[in-house]
Amino acid sequence: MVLLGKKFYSQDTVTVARDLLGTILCRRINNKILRGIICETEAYTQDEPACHAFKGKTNRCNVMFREGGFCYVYFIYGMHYCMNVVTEKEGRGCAVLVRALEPLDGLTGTNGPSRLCKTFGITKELNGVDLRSNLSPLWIEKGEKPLEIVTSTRVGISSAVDYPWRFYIKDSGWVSRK
DNA sequence: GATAAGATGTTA
DNA sequence: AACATCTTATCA
Repeated sequence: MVLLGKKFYSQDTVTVARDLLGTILCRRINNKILRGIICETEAYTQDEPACHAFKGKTNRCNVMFREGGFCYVYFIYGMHYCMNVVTEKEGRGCAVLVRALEPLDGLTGTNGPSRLCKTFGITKELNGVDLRSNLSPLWIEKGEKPLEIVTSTRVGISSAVDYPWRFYIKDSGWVSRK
C-alpha cells in the first residue's frame, strides 16, 4: 500500500485529474474500510468560470486554496454532496471532482459524484480532511495505471462548457451516466 | 432579508 | 422532461 503524496497533488490540476484514474479512494468508517478505484474525474481551475474558486475565496470553497492533497466537499441541489481533491500549491484555487468509482469489496452505488459520496458516507464533515494520510477518515492509495483513458467535456455545467477536462477509464462500466 | 442558480439523481 | 429540496452567493 502506497499513499499519494504532496508531490503528486502539487502537479498541474489537469495532470492530477488524469493521473487519479486507477488510484484507490479509501474511507474508514464504523471500523471498516471501504475502497474503490477512481474511474472518472473532472478538473476545475481558478482561471475558468465553471470553478467554484473563479471569483476568489468564499466560505464554501476556501479549502480549494490550500495546498494540494486536501479534500473539498460541497453540498448541492439541496440534497447532494460532491467530493473533490485539492491540487497545486497553496493560494491556487483548484481541485479535481471525483465523479465515479469502480467498487472494491462488493460495494455498489458509486457511479456518479453524489452517489459515491452517499455510499462512502462522505459529508461536509470531511471538508478539509488531509487525503495524504491514512490516519484520516479518507485517503487515496496508488493503484494500477489504466490501459486507456477517454477525454471529454465536463458534465452539468453552464459555463466553460468546451474545456476537455473530464477523464474516465475506457470500458470501465462504472462511469456516471450522461 | 430576498432571490436565483446550482460540478445531481430519480422518476415518468 | 420534470422535480425534489436547500445551501450558497449575490444584491439590496
